Amino acid sequence: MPELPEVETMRRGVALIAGSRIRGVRRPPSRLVPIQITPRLHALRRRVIGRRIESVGRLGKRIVIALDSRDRLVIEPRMTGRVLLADRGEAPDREHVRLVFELDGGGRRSLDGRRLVFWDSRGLGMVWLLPPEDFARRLGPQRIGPDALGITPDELRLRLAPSRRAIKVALLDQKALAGIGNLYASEILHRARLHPGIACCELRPIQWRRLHAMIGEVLEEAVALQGSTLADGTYRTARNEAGAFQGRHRVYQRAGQPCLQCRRGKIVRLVQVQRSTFYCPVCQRRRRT
DNA sequence: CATATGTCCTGAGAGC
DNA sequence: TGCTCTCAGGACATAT
Repeated sequence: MPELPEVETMRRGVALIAGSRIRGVRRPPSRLVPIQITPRLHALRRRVIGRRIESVGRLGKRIVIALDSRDRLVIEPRMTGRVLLADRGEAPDREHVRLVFELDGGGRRSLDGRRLVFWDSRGLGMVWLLPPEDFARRLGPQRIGPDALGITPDELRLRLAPSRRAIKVALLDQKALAGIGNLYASEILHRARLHPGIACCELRPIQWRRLHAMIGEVLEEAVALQGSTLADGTYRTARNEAGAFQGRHRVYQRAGQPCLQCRRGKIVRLVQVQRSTFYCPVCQRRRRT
């Protein structure tokens, strides 16, 4: 499930397409239900072919490709989407390829013929082409909070502290802060020694500071290790490699196993808002410290 | 307004 | 072995 570290890794892997022009857009034949493309493919083609890619950015868990038309191409991998870069002649797994952008090198001959590939096994992902007004409306600051990597301690507290929701649930709210998903929420709370069920409004200043520090620590480490590739193998980098942060997981999908921190607690799986949370009942007591 | 729940989708794994 | 069932969780629409 691509969260901030995985999306940032994919972004870095395709960042060199900045400067290229889009030469074609293809949707390979597939028996799968097509992913949602807005606008439809023929209109998308009309608006992107011949356009130059200005930059490849990230907004929370989305990749944002800015074009010289001022439109932005937004790719949402959601659960199982991958953003891959294929060299000329290289054929990525045909099976779940949903959309292909054919690129030139923007004057760099060695880059001609590259393709930006959107792969998605489950098909919940989306691709949007948004003019500036639509981008601002759909993905502006009132819809997407500040990036979890780089949020200030004050901002974190300001945005979450009034809520009566459990801290784990609030961390997943992309309007509050952007980029954290189910996996990293558990890992962050474990390192911050906070019980996932504590209401935000009950956290004390020292706990907010710890939480802020661990958001940065976990996400930075995960980006450095190119994200987490779980046993299902779904996530891959843009170059189709596995990430390595799964080796550093302390709680996620470790229910019943001993806590790697205290060695006494057994990791517990808890369900919150229909999603699994993992925590150590010894390290992450409900009681305030 | 804040918070909770249902929905989409496919592949893996469990159970028989 | 092969079938059926459940589950995984991104973001958003709808309900409370």
